[in-house]
Amino acid sequence: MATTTAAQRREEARVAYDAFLRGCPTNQLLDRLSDKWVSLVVAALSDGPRRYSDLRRKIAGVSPKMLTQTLRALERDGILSRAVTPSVPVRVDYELTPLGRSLAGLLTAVKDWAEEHIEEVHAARERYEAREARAAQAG
Amino acid sequence: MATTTAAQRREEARVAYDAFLRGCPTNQLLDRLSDKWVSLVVAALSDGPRRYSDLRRKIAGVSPKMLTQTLRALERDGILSRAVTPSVPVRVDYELTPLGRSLAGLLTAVKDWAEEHIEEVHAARERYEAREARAAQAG
DNA sequence: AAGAGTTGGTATCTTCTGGTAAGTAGTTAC
DNA sequence: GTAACTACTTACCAGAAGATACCAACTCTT
Repeated sequence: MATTTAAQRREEARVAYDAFLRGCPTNQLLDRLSDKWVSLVVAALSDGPRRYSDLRRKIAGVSPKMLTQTLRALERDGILSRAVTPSVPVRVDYELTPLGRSLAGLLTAVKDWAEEHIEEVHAARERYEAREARAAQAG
Repeated sequence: MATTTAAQRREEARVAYDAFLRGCPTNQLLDRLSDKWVSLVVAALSDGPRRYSDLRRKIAGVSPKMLTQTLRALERDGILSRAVTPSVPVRVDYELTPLGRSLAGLLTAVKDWAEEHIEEVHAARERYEAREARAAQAG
């Protein structure tokens, strides 16, 4: 009976779509979304389509490998579309789909939160370091 | 020196802390927030304080190493607080700070988005796979 | 006609991160 | 004496991320 119960629990978990459950497709999707490059790419595309090298310039520090990898994954998941114009040289435009635009608001909100609250976080870090130093001295 | 409006000061701050710039503190903070375990921990704490083993149970699949690492990082950044009760056995409670609560809404929104749109993403993936297969056959 | 520049990427190598599994401390119950 | 409980810590290793070099096709410059 134990085997059946475990299998049933797994099956129920898949149906429930709970991001807290390991192996749940939603958990995997959250993993994909929780990515620095994903946030930046989606934020960069949130005010209109951009070309590959345009994104490379906008998102400082992204390597071509990670940019391609991220763009491919997001295209696969229907969050952005890739349009190739066979001009010379070839031109590739990336644009958010409606699904992607519905996500963009959330991810740019997180990015904006980071920009707004960085000072508070910085202050908290200094308090933490100071506390750590005192604890090390005392202990 | 002309008086600067709040809007102007905000604009300056936004330019100074641009998450798109590599090495910028905001970029680093976004990197920290763009983490699967961070999203899940903050979401799990969004409806009240929880203990370590409570979080471990709630967030299926998290290893003690990553849970501790994530909690420490978030405590350091002032997003949650850690309260040790020296009972036997010892008891540790984690709770979101006001700063953490202001973030929780955003991160749970992303989590909820994942739960809501997983089917659309799944459908997009199947379309992508089918297109890929056709392209491989044609080419 | 040779060389530089542009675009949108691969290929390769190194570094680093995260999962697994085991161990630790301090106490208490059996 | 040993097992259990809580909240971790540590060692190890596969795999992912990141830096860097390179590529093909074409145009523009000299």
